[in-house]
Amino acid sequence: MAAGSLFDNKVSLATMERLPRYLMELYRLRAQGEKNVSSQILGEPLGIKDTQIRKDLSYFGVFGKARYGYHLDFLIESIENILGLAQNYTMAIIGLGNIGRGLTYYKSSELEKFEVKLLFDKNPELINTEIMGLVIHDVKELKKLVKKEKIDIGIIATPDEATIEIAESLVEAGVKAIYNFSHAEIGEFEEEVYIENANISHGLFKLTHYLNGNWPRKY
Amino acid sequence: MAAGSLFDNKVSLATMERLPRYLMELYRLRAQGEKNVSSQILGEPLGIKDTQIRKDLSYFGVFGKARYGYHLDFLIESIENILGLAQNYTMAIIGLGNIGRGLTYYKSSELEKFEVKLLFDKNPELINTEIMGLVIHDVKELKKLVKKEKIDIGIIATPDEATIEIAESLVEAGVKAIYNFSHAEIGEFEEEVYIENANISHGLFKLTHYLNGNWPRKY
DNA sequence: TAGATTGTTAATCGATTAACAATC
DNA sequence: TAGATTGTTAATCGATTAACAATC
Repeated sequence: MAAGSLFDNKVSLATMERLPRYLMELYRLRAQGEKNVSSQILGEPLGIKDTQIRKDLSYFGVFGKARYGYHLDFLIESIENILGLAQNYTMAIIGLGNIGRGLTYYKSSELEKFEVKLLFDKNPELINTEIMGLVIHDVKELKKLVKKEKIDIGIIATPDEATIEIAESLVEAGVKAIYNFSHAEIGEFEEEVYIENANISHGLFKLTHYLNGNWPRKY
Repeated sequence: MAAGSLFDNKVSLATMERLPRYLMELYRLRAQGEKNVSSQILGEPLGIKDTQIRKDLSYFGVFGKARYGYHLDFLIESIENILGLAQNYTMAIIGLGNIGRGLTYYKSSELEKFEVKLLFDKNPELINTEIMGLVIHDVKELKKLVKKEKIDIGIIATPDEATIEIAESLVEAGVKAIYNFSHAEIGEFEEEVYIENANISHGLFKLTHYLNGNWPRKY
């Protein structure tokens, strides 16, 4: 059975958010030459209990061996499969301000699977200029081009006012996953789309909240 | 009583993460000319139940009026106070790659309170060049300069290998809050520091996970 | 074998929500 | 007043963890 292909849907969002953290730590362990890992060793640097990890993995039918733990390569492959990292994805970035520009350049070893294929902006001064060999298209062309190129993931980095409209266009063009970096939250859609809202200032507000002594506990 | 200054520490991380979302929605309502808002109206676009909102606010002693709801200006001011947005903050950005560069330029109406004061990199080609009128310093100068300028928030956008070391230097220089955009997670410190790990690829992995049909439910 | 580590069950812990009296 | 909306209590729901038999 391919890991992750069959499982009941009692898997929580919390579990889902831990998987990438496991994966990153596993990459590190592999780079150190480890061949296997126990749930305790994996969890320690992440501040996650061993039982939690075993439970998370069991949801997906990913098991280790008593006395030995988990085979590192197998575990990495399993989590990559669960997260859908066995294949490549195409992305369109909308809004080539500072964040959009930063994201366009953004690359890393794990991100080779994500290819930025289309760029859009509505600023006439940017349209038809290039970033990394990619032409910035007029946002008016969005629906047509996104559909044509069968883009998987839309990344929104526009000003707040434009967010919802852009999201709607993306969905109409067949995009099923949106990563939203604007300050405007995108709500529910009738269509089956997954939206990840990633407002960078939210993180800053957590920091300032902490700095004001309002949070005596560590998270 | 200043909102947020006195409260027991049963406030959950979940509550804390909703506050910025409330705030953003409240700004929008204010821009529309609203003067008051009920918990139901506030929660609807966010997909949050009215009882949840009233409970969250009650932790901080922020109350509304029956039949009327919450006075918009008062509610905004209260949440701003809770989140520590009544004052300004200074930031240092370490790592002027694409993300670091994007963050340096990153501004918005709500972010006027955050002033980028210092930039650091270890690349000799970048050192002593300028971004937005700010000199990029050698990362070797970090401890000295950060201490001298009494920086509040450190933003890490370096390659993974450098992350922990940079974090330690920041803490030694007296920084109490770190926003970490690298792929390497920063764990616990002995000192009282709050660390927000904001690995951008984690969000991408959620999208790919969804795209693989592994997540039948909407979140 | 001995004992380290597993997967799972049951208990605990914590967060959300329904219910409702109070009140503007 | 009438009834919309509050703040809070109690019930529910869900996620984490402790306990432990199985096993490599």
